Amino acid sequence: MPYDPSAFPPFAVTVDLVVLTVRRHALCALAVRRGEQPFQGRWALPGGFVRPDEDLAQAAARELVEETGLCAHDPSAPAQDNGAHLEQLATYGDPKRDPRMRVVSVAHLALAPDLPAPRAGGDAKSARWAPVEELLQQGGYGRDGEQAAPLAFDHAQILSDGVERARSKIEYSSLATAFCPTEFTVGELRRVYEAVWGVALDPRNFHRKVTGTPGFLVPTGGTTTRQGGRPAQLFRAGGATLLNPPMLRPEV
Amino acid sequence: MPYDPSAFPPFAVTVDLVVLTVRRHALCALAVRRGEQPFQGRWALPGGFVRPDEDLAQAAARELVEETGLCAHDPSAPAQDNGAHLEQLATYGDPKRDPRMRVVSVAHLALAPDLPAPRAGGDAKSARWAPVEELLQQGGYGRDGEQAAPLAFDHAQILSDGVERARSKIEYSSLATAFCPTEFTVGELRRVYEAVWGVALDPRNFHRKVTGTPGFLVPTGGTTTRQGGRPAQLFRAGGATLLNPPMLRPEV
DNA sequence: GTGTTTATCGTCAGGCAGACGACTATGATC
DNA sequence: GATCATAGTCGTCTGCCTGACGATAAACAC
Repeated sequence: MPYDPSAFPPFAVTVDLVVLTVRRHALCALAVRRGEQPFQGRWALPGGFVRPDEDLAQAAARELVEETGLCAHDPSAPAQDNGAHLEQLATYGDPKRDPRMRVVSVAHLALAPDLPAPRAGGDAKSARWAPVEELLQQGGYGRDGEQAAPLAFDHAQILSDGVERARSKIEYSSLATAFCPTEFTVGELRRVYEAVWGVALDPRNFHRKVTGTPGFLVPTGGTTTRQGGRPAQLFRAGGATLLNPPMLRPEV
Repeated sequence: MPYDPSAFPPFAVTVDLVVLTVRRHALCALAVRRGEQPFQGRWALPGGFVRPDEDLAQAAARELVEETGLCAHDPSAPAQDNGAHLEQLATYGDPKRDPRMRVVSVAHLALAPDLPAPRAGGDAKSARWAPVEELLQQGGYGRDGEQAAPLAFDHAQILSDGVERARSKIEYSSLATAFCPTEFTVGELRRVYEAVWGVALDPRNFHRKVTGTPGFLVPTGGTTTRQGGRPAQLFRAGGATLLNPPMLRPEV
């Protein structure tokens, strides 16, 4: 405990973002291509330095706006506009995680509805949504036949932890609605669960569960037919944040 | 993303520890008295700087040994000796959380069985186990009639987050056994749940639940009567880490 | 109209939790 | 030694929730 404030070892502190969304029935994460060494040309998670006057959450929110244009809303604030959900994930500080210097990275998890094409400082080709399965597999080839090199730094580990957090958190919270637009149908919400968990769910039991949980969904009165088939009721996310009893993820 | 590695803003990085145990039917945390400014004389969570060659988990384990003599075991390693459970909790980085300089603190959560008196560099009076309820209440007086000043820095927030993590984690994991000695009875385990949650549980239903969950408890064959009453079977923690279905925390 | 797709309502059986009765095995007290 | 207090352990019963799955409804494509 007794320490000399003038002799502390200096660290660089960054925030890295795991931004997840659901596109084409697949859980996708935002990846940016690195322009410099080390790991030049490799895909990485978006992130950057925390500024001297910034809180960690502020830094993460700023990076999120810079990368996606999404306005993060605080989890403690009431449900809002089309802002993404943003929460702290974990902190990574292995001495060798960045070969240049000692960097401690506070990773954050953001959940967003399906978005238009990502932007990365105007350079569209240096940022993309990629299925997490593709980003996490070692070797092999991605959808475009592009070599799927592992993510830079320890970002595969960070992404993996973020995905696991999202998978478990939609079990006992209403967070799955963060992947949906403001108004959505029960079927769209079910497809979110199916994409995040990678399983098929019974539409009838799912419907019973989500409509029977008080505060989870609020009907807006409208209907839509954008999925084909019988028109579905439109809902908005209710005020409830915790699901009790939770949504059960199928075994095995 | 484009940044100048030679121009990053320097931060101090520390680890702070929320060390929890159950004593006399109460959830207690380890607190140390601060010897210097700021917050001189106030109680705080144990912690210290991360060294240049240390991982975050290593730094937390080192601090834990220094403060309690406990040997932390990695959650990924198999169940071991009398080591405490140690996991990362969250990171706190408000620019003003330390008035001297910019400090980012990676808080860790440790769960330990009831221990002999704490030691703090040989000075027994500067470290103690205090009920979390006492440490978290603003104003008022502690057990010894001592003024219960709020914890230093943002440590009340950190402690509160750690307690909440522990409360929720014993629901769906076998982590409550980390509060018990190597061999323990069902009643002792129940009293851990009762102390951490602050509720009373039905001994019969609790017994049915924990003995009926495969892999949670392994009978050792011995019995004990240290609690008075009919001798109780002794158990050891089983290999299972996740409880499915979870232990349900009573409502309201 | 027929077929296809998706949404929604119902039914039924099994599992689990809460409430609680009953019995057992120790030590403490008279 | 009988009685009491204290804990531990085994059962029973009821209600709720889930998984499996049948049936109906409302749109579109042909």
